[in-house]
Amino acid sequence: MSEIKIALVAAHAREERSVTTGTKAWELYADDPSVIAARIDGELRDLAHVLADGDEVEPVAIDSGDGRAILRHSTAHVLAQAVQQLFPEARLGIGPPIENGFYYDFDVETPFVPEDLEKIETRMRKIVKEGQRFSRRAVSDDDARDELSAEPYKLELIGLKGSAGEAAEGAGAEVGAGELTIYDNVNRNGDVAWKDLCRGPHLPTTKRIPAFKLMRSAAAYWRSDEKNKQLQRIYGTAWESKEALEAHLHRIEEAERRDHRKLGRELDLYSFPDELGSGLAVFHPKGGVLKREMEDYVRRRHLEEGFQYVGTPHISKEGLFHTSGHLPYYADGMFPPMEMEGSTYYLKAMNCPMHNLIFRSRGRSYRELPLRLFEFGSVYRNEKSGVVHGLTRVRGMTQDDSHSYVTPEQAPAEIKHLLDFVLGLLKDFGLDDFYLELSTRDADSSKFVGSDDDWATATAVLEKVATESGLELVPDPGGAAYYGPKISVQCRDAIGRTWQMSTIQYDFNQPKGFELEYQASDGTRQQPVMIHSAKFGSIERFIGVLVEHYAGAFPPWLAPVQVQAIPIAEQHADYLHDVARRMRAQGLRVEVDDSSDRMQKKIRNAQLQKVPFMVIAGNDDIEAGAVSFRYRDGRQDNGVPIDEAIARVVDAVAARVQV
RNA sequence: GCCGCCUUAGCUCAGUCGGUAGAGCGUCUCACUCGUAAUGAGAAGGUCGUCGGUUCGAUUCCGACAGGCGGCUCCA
Repeated sequence: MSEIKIALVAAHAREERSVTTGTKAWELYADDPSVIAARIDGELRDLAHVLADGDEVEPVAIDSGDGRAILRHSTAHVLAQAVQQLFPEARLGIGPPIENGFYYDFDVETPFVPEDLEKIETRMRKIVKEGQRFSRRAVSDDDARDELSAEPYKLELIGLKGSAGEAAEGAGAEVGAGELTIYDNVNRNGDVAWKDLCRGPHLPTTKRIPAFKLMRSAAAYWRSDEKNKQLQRIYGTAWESKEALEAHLHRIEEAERRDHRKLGRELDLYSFPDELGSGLAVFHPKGGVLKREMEDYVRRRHLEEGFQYVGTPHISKEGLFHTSGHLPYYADGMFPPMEMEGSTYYLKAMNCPMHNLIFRSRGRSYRELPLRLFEFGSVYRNEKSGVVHGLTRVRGMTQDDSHSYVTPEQAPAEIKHLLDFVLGLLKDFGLDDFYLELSTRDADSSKFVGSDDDWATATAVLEKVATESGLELVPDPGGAAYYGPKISVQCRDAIGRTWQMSTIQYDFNQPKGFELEYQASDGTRQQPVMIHSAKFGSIERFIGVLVEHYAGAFPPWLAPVQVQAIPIAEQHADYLHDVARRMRAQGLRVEVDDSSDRMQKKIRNAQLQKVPFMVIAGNDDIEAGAVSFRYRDGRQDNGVPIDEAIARVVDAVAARVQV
């Protein structure tokens, strides 16, 4: 029996070893049950993979990123097998691993209901118990077609082989660029229980699935295209241990506690009255404080950054949106038109056309550029009923919208200026979990206007500035506005969904449509470039993300109530009313709880309202001319002289620190 | 917009196999005046999302609509 040489590679070590020809990867790791696959010469392989001379072999542990993906993908196969056992008519779509879990799509006559998921999960546990082996074999395209003749979606994927870029998200898990492979699930008695077209790799056996749970079912379009049939998707999660699964479920519960829709009700910030209609919010006094603090902040900052505050109406005759070019592209996204006095009016879905009218209201000189206009623009968008979501996806919103009119030469500096502005703002609000996205046009020219050269220039300018920021930059081909490319800031909410916040867009098209001009130094008339930018994006959405970011426990400068004063007993209330008056004189938001509750109850209430400072006074404090602090984390600081107490809160507000 | 699920008091939720409903918290009243996360007692509060159908009778069954939740698609 001949020998081959391989290298065992681990995190900090490398070991050469001779093994017998025909040795399989699992034999190297037989003593380590956490190893479920191997990375061989950079490729993920099954443990049943036969080693070749010169192979570099690295173990893949089940609790690593790759390991979890393999576990989840294998669990998806178990799911599909269970579904086809219980619903023999179900046709298979795709079943990839995703962040924190997996899904599998099925074409079934009747959508799954929650009771179905329970049955499926029970059947899956049976399959796991059976310890079926995942067995890989290569097949020719024709053989694959033959074997999978009953699976029309798999046949479609085989047809797509090699054009993986065209395939739907996740389809890469089924069909790679190379040879086709089928994984058989083999029972202990040797029977093939089930099989699926798949590039693998997989766990050695179904028994190696330590913990999983089906989460929900939902419809999803085949290959992510609205024009295709909807399949029924089942989502699940799988983990390396029961503890890890529990921890994951616990994280989901924690996230639900931060949900801005729930906190908005509990903290009395805002609501969504049915009477108004879907996606239309009202801000209550406490939410109003938050909104006003943000508006005050961003208005002041815009003025500091050279913007001029303007104002425009909520509706316009339709001609304006033809001039801007919006109507042909976005009529569906706007509220239906209104007729009056022979004219057709639209609620505005964007502010730029109106700012263009301000620019055009008189002749402009190059000396005025960059000309920067800014306002809080209320816009209305006909968001589809299924997408409206709390404050983060609404039908009526306020943008802190600005337009910088610049010469083409000034554009790069202005974009950098805007990006710096935006990043400073995010920092002041304490947001740090975000990345940049560069939205460009794609091959579908019907969605975009303008010349290739203009697009190339605009995209290059944005990309350069975005790259220089050093932040994570994610490409978004096809995501541009019809008039130009954009940089956007994407923030994550409590449950991991990302939302577009700040945007910076380079627009060479609208100046053309509006025939915007300035007189250059040489006396000629030139067309400016306009740069759209929203710093918060939508005030509503920003508030939603902010509420989740802080879980409602805002830093003092944003807290609707900064100080809750609590008398030990009724006779101490007057003293605190006096302290409160002095605090209000310093611009602080203070409330005195002089209700008939006991002080313990008042503390509990203030705690639940997440008020940053509780100021408590009883006989001891009054005698000392002091108050006692209690903070949100339960810390106390007793006998603080009144002046010092006030200064302490004032300082925390001014410094915008979290406490 | 599509698929599934959901809608009972201000909030969170029980309940009625078809005979018009309950709890806790909150609110109001009274008593208690208290030193760091819930004092006690009492009271008020609901045409059971809306409209239509079946039925002697509908909160309960069926349908439509509205609103919500989770996905998908979309997001200037």
